[in-house]
Parts: sequence; structure tokens; C-alpha cells
Amino acid sequence: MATLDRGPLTAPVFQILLSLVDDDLHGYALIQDIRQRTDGEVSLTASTLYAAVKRLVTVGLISETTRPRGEKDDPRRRYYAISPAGRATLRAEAARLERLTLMAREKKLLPALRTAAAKER
Amino acid sequence: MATLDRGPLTAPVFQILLSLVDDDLHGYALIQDIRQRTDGEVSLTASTLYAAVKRLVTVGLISETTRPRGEKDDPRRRYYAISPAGRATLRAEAARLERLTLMAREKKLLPALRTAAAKER
DNA sequence: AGGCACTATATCGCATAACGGTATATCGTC
DNA sequence: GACGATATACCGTTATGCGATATAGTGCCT
Repeated sequence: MATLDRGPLTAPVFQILLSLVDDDLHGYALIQDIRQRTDGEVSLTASTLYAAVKRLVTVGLISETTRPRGEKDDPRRRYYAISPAGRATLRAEAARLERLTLMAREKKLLPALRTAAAKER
Repeated sequence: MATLDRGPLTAPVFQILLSLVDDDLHGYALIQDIRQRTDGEVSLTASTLYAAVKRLVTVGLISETTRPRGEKDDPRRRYYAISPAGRATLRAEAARLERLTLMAREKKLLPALRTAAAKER
């Protein structure tokens, strides 16, 4: 079943949640927003997106919401909003990604950061 | 076939490559090293590890290597080394993770960094 | 009015990969 | 030799991404 293992989020799921942080969007808009934000690096197909959205609703990380005011009403559109659980999951994942980045930096795979702390010594 | 899509590396694969950056290790040692480095967050089962190692060899990101000198010779052990392609892939993945972390930070999902640049203004 | 590209959602089936379980064999220690 | 830890391998299940396809509304142009 759709458990959506607590654990690493897949790229599509991470991007969907990220896109919903600021606005409620419908499926098709999600595809476009993600493609734009990632410079085409993450370009979801319809099947990937709608399946992922369905799973996210099932596990409660997002929910279908009422149509935002002032939107042209294309009756086919279904809007989604991120839930508190979704925000928490996304924050946890962001922290995990940051830890991974740090691990890579420790192995000299990324250039060192010029942190304020480093500047101060 | 084992394509190992250029694209996001899975958590097991990322950790395996990371463990091989500094040392050549055998399968079982990889499991232990990864569990240690990640504080138990990534704890690979034998089936996951050996399958992933096999795929990585197939696509040329790692290669089986000769037994390091001075190691007790348990004849079952098979040692692996990361390849130049493996290093490049790992570096690219680390950069991708850093970009994702940045995206999350832009959405205020992570505390802002005190960068040297920020200090200088 | 008709055509056509774009918008929008949904479903089927295939491929990849993680993982639990299990099997097998070797090592070190008692 | 018994036993636990070490070490690799294979099988079946499950989750997910994605190509392909279906269906239909929208907006624009002629």
C-alpha cells in the first residue's frame, strides 16, 4: 500500500511539497512550477505527478482544498494545500539533505563554505 | 538492465560511494561504516548492499580491487574501490543535494546560514 | 462553426530498486 | 567440535517513476 515510508523523500515528492509551501496549486501547475524552479532538472510526467499527489493525500501530507478566489475556473482543476504534517516532513527532509551535504563536504567533495564562524577566527 | 539512471542517487548508493572515497572496503565493512557514519540512520541489509554493489560494478562507478596489504585474509571478502566516474557522480550528487538544501532554505524551511558574505555587508 | 494546440486529470503496465527472509560458508574463540 | 560473528548470494514482495494512452475542457484563430 501507499505507506510513503518515513525516510528519504523521492525527488518528485520533495518538489511537490516544496511547491506547495507558499501557494495552493493544482496538479498541472505543480508540474510547471517544479520544472521552472529546477531549471528543467525535475520535469515530472503526468503519471508521476498524479500518482504522487494521490499518495500524498492518502498519507495526509497534503489535502485537496477549495479553489482559491479570483482564479479562472477551469472546472477540471483540483487544488492542493500542504498540511502541518507535510511541512514537518519537508523540514525534516531538508535537514537530512543538509546533513548529507555536510558529509560530502567533510570528504572534500564540495568546496568549503566561507562561514561567518570561519571569518571570525 | 542496470542503468542506474543518471539522476538522484538512492540513499544506499550515495552512502556506499561516500564510504569508498577514502578507503577500499569489502561489503560487510561497508554496512558497518555506513551505519556508524550515519548514526544508524542508514542501516543497510545484506541484500540491499550486495545488490547495490553489484549494480555499481556493472555501471563502472566502483570496481573490485586487490586485497589491501596487511589485511587478515578472510578469503570470502571482496574489496571495492571507487572509480573516477564514481567520484564524478558522487560530486555531482553532492552538488545536487546542496542545491536542494538551498531551495529549502529559500522557502524558510531551514535556519539561515551566517555566511562570511552576510557578515561583510 | 470548425479545427487545433494547450490545459488537466486519470489509468495501465513495465522497469528499477529497497528490503525482509533465507541459505550457505568461513572465521575466531572457547 | 560447537557457536557466534563475519561474509556473500538469491528470492519474493512492495513502492515508485514513467511511457503510453484515454478523455475532456479551454482558448484562439480563421
